[in-house]
Amino acid sequence: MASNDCSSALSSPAEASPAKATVTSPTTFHGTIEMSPQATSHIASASDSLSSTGTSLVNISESPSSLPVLPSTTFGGTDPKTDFPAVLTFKGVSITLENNSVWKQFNGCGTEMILTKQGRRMFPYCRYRLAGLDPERKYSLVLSIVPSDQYRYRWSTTKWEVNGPAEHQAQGLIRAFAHHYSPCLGSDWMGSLVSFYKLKLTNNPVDQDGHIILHSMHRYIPRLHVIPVPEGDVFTPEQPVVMGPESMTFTFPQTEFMAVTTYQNFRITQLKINHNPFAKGFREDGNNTRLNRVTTETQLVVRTDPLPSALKPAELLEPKEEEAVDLSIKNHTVSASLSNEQQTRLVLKPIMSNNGSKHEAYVPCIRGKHALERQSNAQSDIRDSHFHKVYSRIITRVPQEEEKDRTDVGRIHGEKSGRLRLPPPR
DNA sequence: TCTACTACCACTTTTGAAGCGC
DNA sequence: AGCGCTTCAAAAGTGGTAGTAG
Repeated sequence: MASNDCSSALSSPAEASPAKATVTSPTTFHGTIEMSPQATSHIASASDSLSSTGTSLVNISESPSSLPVLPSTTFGGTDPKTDFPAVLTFKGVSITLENNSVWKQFNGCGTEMILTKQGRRMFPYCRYRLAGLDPERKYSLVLSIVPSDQYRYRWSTTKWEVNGPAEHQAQGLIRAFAHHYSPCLGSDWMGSLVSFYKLKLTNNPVDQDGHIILHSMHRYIPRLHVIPVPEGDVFTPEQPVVMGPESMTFTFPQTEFMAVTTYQNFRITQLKINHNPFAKGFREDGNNTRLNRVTTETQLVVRTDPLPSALKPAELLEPKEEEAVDLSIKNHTVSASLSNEQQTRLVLKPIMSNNGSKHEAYVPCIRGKHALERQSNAQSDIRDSHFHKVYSRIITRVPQEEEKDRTDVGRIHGEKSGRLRLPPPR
């Protein structure tokens, strides 16, 4: 039985240290990147022999001593009001953790990520906005997930407790995940959000699908590597790209998580259910009998404990930021989102066409989870005059309320067409 | 007996192909 | 025949739960 008090669900050998973001100089990170013909890649030191068969995968090899010092956070016990930085800047490059509010909510209770044999996506996943890159230069973005400390943990009724030393990382390798657009121009990275939603976690030590291999009951933290790619370089297994001194590593302490095979903290389960659209079937508004037990427990919690905002169902939260809004955008339809409190509006923005020329088009601005990916898809469709007409028609029906929402321009290179539909005639 | 893990379940969302109408 | 649009089923995602292994 999980404790009702989120703050009680903490136990860390390093809990006295203040949470602090780190930006790591690449000089401590020695490695190379290799890309397979299927855009598969890995990073390896010259002394390591790697076999990477997964797709969009990067293996990173670092000696433990070369790992940058990670911030010591109070895992699972952080005050939800802790002011985790949403922006890190290094050498003029700024990285914004776009879904910082969600990460902070989860971090307040001790984020847990499920590991499965076939691989499980992270939720929340790492989503960044970049600024300060050289627009004309190519960069690769790589996400690695490294041990946060050297302990193995166990869940003890209400909190995590140290349960011995960490298991040895196989072969000293830390797999990482290259963003599926890598490499790409700095202007492209800066013109859109960078989401690592495709990344999957597994506990299968012989995984061949390119997922990140982790140990359950261990703490990990994602790190974003921004790696400039020298002009003319082509990623091939024969021509690896060296992580040079210009590479940068960014670590957001609020993204730390515990790898588990089954959720241990009931509050994390509730947060996942409330925020993850795929888990809608477990929300309280349904008639799902499987929810009865959980629902009952939830109500008890609400009655007996003044919950921090992190623990309230999403629909009860004030939509301060986009992540707090629970959308019901069905089947990619613009009409659905229009009818749902006008959560879509269109903004005239310059976009890039296939041949590199720029023109203006109406860009859908959708609020809420997964909206940015949808916008990215929609962006590619704007190249099609048909969709331009679609947006033109819709915009005449939507009052453009003034709101703080940003309009995010998705990247269009290699993006598959999305499926935005006209609203049915009324 | 307890803990960690796996397989399967029901459910939702996403995706892409087929079908229809012009 | 080709294009634009809609529909629908399969694929892929989610957490819950029962069973198993150590």
